Amino acid sequence: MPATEPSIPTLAAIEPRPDREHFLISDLCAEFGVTARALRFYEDEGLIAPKRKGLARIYSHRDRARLAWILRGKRVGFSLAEIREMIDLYDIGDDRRVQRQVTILRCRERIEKLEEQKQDIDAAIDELQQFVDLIEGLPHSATDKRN
Amino acid sequence: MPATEPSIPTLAAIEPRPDREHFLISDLCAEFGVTARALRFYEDEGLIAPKRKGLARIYSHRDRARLAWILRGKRVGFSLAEIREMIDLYDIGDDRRVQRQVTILRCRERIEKLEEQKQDIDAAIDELQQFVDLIEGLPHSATDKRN
DNA sequence: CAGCATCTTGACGTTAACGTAAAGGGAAGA
DNA sequence: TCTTCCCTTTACGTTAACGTCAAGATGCTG
Repeated sequence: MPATEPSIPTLAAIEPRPDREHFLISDLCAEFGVTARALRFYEDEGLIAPKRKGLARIYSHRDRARLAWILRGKRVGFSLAEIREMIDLYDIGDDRRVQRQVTILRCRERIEKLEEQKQDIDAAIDELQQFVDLIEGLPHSATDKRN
Repeated sequence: MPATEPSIPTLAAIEPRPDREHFLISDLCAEFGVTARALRFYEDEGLIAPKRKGLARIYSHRDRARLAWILRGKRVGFSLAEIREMIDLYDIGDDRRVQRQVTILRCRERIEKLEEQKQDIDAAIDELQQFVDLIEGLPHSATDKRN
């Protein structure tokens, strides 16, 4: 059986870039607003692994999507170690039965944690909103749902 | 005009504790699962300021609620500096007109940031869920809303 | 009074996530 | 060829948020 590129999902839904075949470090830095130092650091930490053309790093579309995932992970408060763990889970797209169960479990744990975080955020928003209302002198405006 | 306790809102909606008049550091440590070192650190950083009985710290109900706020702030990814800033906003419950506008603005900024975080979290949950579905071999189950 | 628990204040150590030089390679244009 | 960019590695510095002793005060209890 020839290796027909396993077609693993790309991670992260970001704007595609069919115009470019690959990216330089400066491209990604500009696009995502991070420093080259940070990208190299993520590489040292095993979070991303671009190919090389000589010494220069060449980032593929998958690398780019992976970076997007990393940065979002950071925004929602995960450490790089946690993010790497999650990424590793993705990369075990193979057959071992037991590993698959573990992977699923970990994912579910993550999801639960994220749900809890959402609740904390909602609570925080609520309180800030109440405070704003109060300071504006409004008569207590019951938590307005403008969602 | 005698100082009739300004009646500033207590922050954070947590289980009240009418049974106790105040708390020791070990009480709060046990209740919130943090170390005494952390509480003292928050104090050094100006996040909380319990009274003293001799040397020992005596935490009021407001101190307790404030701690709850601090910890939630941490859970949603704010730095202690950011949290202090938000707390400081609360404490400007006075009259200066201009300051009020600034306070409100800051609060709104915070709220916006939190909303963005929620979106990131939702996206992360979505992807994790999709991955779980995929690894479970389900046929792509359109993002099931079991909410 | 001795011992123990619980508090306190230093003060130095640690980890994560980069920042910040320093020193140099390689290609492209004047 | 010289200069200019953009890339590289190596390595020490920094900040946040505590951890971890060390050494001492205070108060209850046997």
